[in-house]
Amino acid sequence: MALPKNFIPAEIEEKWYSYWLENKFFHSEPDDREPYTIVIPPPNVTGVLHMGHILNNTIQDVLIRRARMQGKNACWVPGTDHASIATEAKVVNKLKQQGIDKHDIGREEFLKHAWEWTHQHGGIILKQLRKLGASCDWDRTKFTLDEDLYESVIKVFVDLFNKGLIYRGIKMVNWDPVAKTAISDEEVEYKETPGKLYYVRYKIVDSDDYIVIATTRPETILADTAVCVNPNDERFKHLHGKKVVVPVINRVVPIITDEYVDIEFGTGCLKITPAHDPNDYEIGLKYGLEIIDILNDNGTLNEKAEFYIGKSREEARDLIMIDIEKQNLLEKIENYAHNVGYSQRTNVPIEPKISLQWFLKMKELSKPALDNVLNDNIRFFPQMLKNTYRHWMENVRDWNISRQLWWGHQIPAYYIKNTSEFVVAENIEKALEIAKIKDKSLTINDLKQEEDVLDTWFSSWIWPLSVFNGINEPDNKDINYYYPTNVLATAPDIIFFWVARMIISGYEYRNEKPFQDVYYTGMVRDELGRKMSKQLGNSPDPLDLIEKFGADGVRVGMLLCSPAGGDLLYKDDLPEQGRNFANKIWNAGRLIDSWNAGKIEQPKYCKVAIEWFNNKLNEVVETIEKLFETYRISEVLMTVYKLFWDDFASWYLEIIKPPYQTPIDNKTLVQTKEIFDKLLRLIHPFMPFVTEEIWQNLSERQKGDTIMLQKMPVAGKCDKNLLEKFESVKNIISTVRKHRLEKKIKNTEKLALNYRIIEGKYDNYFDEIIIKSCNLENISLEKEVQAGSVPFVVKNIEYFIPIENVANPAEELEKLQKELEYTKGFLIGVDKKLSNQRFVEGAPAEVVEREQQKKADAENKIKALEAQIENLKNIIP
RNA sequence: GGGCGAUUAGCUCAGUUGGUUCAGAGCGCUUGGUUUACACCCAAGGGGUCGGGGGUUCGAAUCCCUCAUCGCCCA
Repeated sequence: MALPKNFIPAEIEEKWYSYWLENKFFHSEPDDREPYTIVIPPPNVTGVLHMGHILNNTIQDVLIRRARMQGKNACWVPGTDHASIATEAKVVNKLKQQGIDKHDIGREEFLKHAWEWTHQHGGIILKQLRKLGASCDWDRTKFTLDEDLYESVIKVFVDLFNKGLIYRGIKMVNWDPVAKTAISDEEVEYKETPGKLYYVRYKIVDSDDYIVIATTRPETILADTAVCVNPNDERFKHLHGKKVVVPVINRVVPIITDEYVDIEFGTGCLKITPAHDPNDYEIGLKYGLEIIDILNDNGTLNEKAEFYIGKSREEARDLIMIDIEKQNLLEKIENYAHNVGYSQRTNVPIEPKISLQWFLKMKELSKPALDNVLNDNIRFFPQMLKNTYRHWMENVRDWNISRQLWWGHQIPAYYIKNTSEFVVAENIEKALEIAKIKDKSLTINDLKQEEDVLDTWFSSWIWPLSVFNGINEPDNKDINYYYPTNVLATAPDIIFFWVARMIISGYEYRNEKPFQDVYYTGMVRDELGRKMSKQLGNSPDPLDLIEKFGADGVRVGMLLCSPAGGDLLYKDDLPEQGRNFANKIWNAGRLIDSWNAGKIEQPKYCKVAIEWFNNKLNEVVETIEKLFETYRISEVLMTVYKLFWDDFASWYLEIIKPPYQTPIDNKTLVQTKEIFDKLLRLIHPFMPFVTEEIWQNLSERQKGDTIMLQKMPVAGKCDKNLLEKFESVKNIISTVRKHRLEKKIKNTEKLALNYRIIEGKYDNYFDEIIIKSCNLENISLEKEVQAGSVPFVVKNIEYFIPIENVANPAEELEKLQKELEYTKGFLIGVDKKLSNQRFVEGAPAEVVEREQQKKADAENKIKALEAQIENLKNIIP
């Protein structure tokens, strides 16, 4: 059948993906084989595929497909998380457009909307992954709010509470006034923001004097409960023990002293606002200061502020400055750029806020998680991230696990009516039982469940356990078989959010790591090195790319430039290169497909080429195996790429290609198909579609056959000596080609090649290959060199191409002399080393040996070059 | 401010415990090419004082110190 000249991915991708699905090739059940398991980093259920997902999931697919072809029972579990804040924000927004406030409809009704939204948008991303070729076990798809996973999360909460590791406490949290929830430190992004430093006068009580305080947030003046100076600051010693009047609100507060105050910064005089600044909060606790919270949950001022009630932080800031100026209390205003924390979710400045939250004690829990990474029980790739991990784990702080949201796992704490007490239990019935121990008269109606939900990470931190139902049924077949998983592939920016916490929960609930290895991918950036983001609009739509370059092309493009942990700068060139590679493979397939076997003997050049290539293949397979062990995936791909393109397509196929309109011998054809088959299998994990298509056409296949389940080639014996000799052969062929090009001799014009040897024997094993590749008449031993020959030297053999009319002896002489000069210089260097006694004594024996070999090689080459030069000189009149 | 890491060809990056002709790869670039698998191609070629300076060593891209620039994390 005639195949099209160019590979058209769109025509075959759908076909093969459906075929794989129909035949359940992706599905895994526990059996006797060795398991190889990956759990997907669950993307946001309502999200869409972006470039980071492409990279991350391509890597997982490469690993899982390879494992499958190695005969392992490969299981890649897909799924999504409920993305509490992000999803709730979207639903709130949607309702708002309909004029609905979530508080008006209540929790139950709101959740209905949220589920509707989830069903509408949910799982789109998983569908998109199929376009990429991801071989996930879709039958195992999980969602963090699935019933069993929900139950797991609640169980874990109750368990940790009962172990005394969860507590409720007042803390200063990062408050997102738009989402109206606390967010974690990790979700705060600090950005250099232009602002102003306001210098405000605070009058000293019983004095006409005043002190000046510099602040970036004058609206919080209304919540000031002290002013603080450094006790060592000479400027303010006379004020110790005095009181000042807070402007506008006219509250009288003490001047306190603490070394925390930086004498150099601002005026050296600090206003203390315990309710609205984390550091001030600490000072407030230390000195027992009053805590006045003047802000509502939405960031507007409340009645405690007394002024500007209902105004936003920003409005209040402007208004208070007007009043301060009116009262002549403004000293000056300076421009001041400072770091302001923004919510990653809603992109508004976060507000430090005193609030009652649920916390998980981390110190003790995290001990095994730290140890087992430090001792490489769990391996990180790249390794340097161990440092980052250690630093965080050693300074780990309690985890604020509550969020003031509805979309998520509602905290299973039940407050007892008319008391400040609560009980924690898996459901309200159990809670009642516990509550009844204290007070028998209680009924269900006396209990009210905590409104807050748990942080989304509190459900994904048990993901490797919960997807196999390992929390609810710790001894089930799946968890026992698949856990611990083999590798986690994720981005380094969630090393704390997620990776560390999964390791912690793994040891806590199974006393075992959740995964053997963690592969951290790089961050996908645009050509200018900027993060890809929706706001910048600098991210291409991955589905467009797949349409344009094919899934195989996109996969290759992403991987080629993605060393572990390193960022990758995305350009359209990359998938284009991938597409070109797919096309190259396609055309090699077409060429082989076009050959018809004739009844002829196998030429020697074919036999030798096959021998060479099989050795080469073995060498490369061994290299690949080593590279995979350390997740050098982009290097594996490049190695395979070169093996296919350079060695197979450019050398091997060109050598064995039968002359125009002549048949190929059957033996060579069969062996070539075997080689090609092996190459397709090596490439398959990277480019599943094109390899399946070609493999299916390579010979007769049965229904249900697939390259997906063929054996991955393993390294066999490799004759390094033969490979080395072949490199010389390539060198000879290239040199002849170069001379053809230089002398403008057509490729169709036959040449001769002569040689002389100084010492040793001439090895004619590869002569037929050289003759065919260079279009020679013959290669022969020549005692006398004809005038006008073009000379060159490979190893210690002198070669001559007799080209009488075009050769310029003077020019060739110059070239040889240059080469001689270089080789002599090189020899001097080697000699110097060898005559240095400290080197000979100090260096390892093999290093010295190598130097001696270099010396011998150089000496031989010099002899050959000198002989040629001598010869040329005789020729030149 | 504290910590971690980086700086190698025009671009993106390899370079594994210091030792091969070790200064590499891919892409790009230059030159030539209608060799019937492929122009999404073929052949050949140029290109780097390994960020600067100092040191250790027989020997340094590789180890140490220092300076500069950049990135990330934390405060």
